[in-house]
Amino acid sequence: MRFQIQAECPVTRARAGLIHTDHGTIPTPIFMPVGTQATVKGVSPAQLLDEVDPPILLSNTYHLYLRPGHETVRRLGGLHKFMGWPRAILTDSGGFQVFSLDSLRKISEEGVLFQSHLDGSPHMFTPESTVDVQLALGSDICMVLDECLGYPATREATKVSMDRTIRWAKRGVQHWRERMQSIDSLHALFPIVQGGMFADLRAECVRELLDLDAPGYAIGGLSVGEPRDLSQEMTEAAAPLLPKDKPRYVMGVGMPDELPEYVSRGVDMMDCVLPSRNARNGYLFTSEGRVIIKNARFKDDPRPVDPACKCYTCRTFSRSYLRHLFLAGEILYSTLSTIHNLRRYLDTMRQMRDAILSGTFPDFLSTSRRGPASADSE
RNA sequence: GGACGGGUGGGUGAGUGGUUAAAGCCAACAGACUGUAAAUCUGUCCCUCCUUGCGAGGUACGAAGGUUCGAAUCCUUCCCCGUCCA
Repeated sequence: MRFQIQAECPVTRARAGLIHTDHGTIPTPIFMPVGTQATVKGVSPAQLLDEVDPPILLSNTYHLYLRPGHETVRRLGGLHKFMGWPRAILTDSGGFQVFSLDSLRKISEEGVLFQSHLDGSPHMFTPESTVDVQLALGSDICMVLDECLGYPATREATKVSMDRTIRWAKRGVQHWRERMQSIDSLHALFPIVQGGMFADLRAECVRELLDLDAPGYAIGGLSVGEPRDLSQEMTEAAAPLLPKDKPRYVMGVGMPDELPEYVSRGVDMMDCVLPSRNARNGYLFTSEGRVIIKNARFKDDPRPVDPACKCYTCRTFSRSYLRHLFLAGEILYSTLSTIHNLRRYLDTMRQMRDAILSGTFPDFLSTSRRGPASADSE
């Protein structure tokens, strides 16, 4: 995997670049839609390509390992072929499930023992095994197993957790290097910076991980319940210390108005469940702020979800129709709303990239900070 | 005409003498969601008032009357609805 910087903002830390993978080139900064179970819920790859056009998707090691099983995916020709996605795929290691399924796992030095949320069976995840699973899936960008710590956490607990994550990263990267000697395709591996909400621990974690000379680095452990400002602060504490010539990936963020904040702090990659999940739950992101489609005031609203959006949903349907589909519980609602929300995220990223390339990112940032055109946001 | 069964808050539908302004579900209204155990979850959902509180009044279980300290629940009459028999 090769990362190439094309332009840097003279005022902020924002940069535009290209990540070259076996499954295409990824223009950065980029937002990656989440397809946990080898599908972006509600949307086909064809719809995704036509209407959202993301160069890369996220998928998940824990979920695909349990079902259908990574060996099944491997036998079926790898994840790209299995799910019909020709472009790049990044797989999360299962580190987030350490957080989200905390009642179903036990952590030890060796790794994480999960009790399957599907049938209760025990499964040991180690830094080495998660690399193997991701290589079996054929992931373009693999993530090292980490411990995503919840909020709040004491400094002591955070330090213990972070040190273990660092040791796991070293094991994971070493195993990955060994495995890659006999594999001729490209499969990057990113370690993940932890350190909770302590800036000095974040910095310490970065220093430890730099020795690994990995192809890229992620900042994890954010969006776990902490105040919004803290997520930015922690990014601020870690991002500038990461290698300039490698992609930086902040995991699991954020709201639309936060995307420029991360980019301005030198972040190249982001992913989040918000656009897809909120779409399904009736929360649409627009250039004029949020639209909660079930609200009675949209009952007879003939306007598109977002008049400024060019996606299929906005080109074709009224808010009234979308509201009807939502209230009727129709499957099509999820498809149309997800297409729109993802398009909005991806368009925002493309606008930022253009702004960085043309040297106008500071303007973009200050416009963004003034909020959406309508006061309807929140 | 006769025999049963039944009428409960916007809809369904529990409740068959007192923690019942009345379960649950649905609808309606509002909110949440951040490396997805989520097509999920939460709140409100008779009216009025305020010192907004597991607050105070007022109405309410087809209608009217009655029994009782107390009735959606028991009794009487009436009005509707359903099924069956003539």
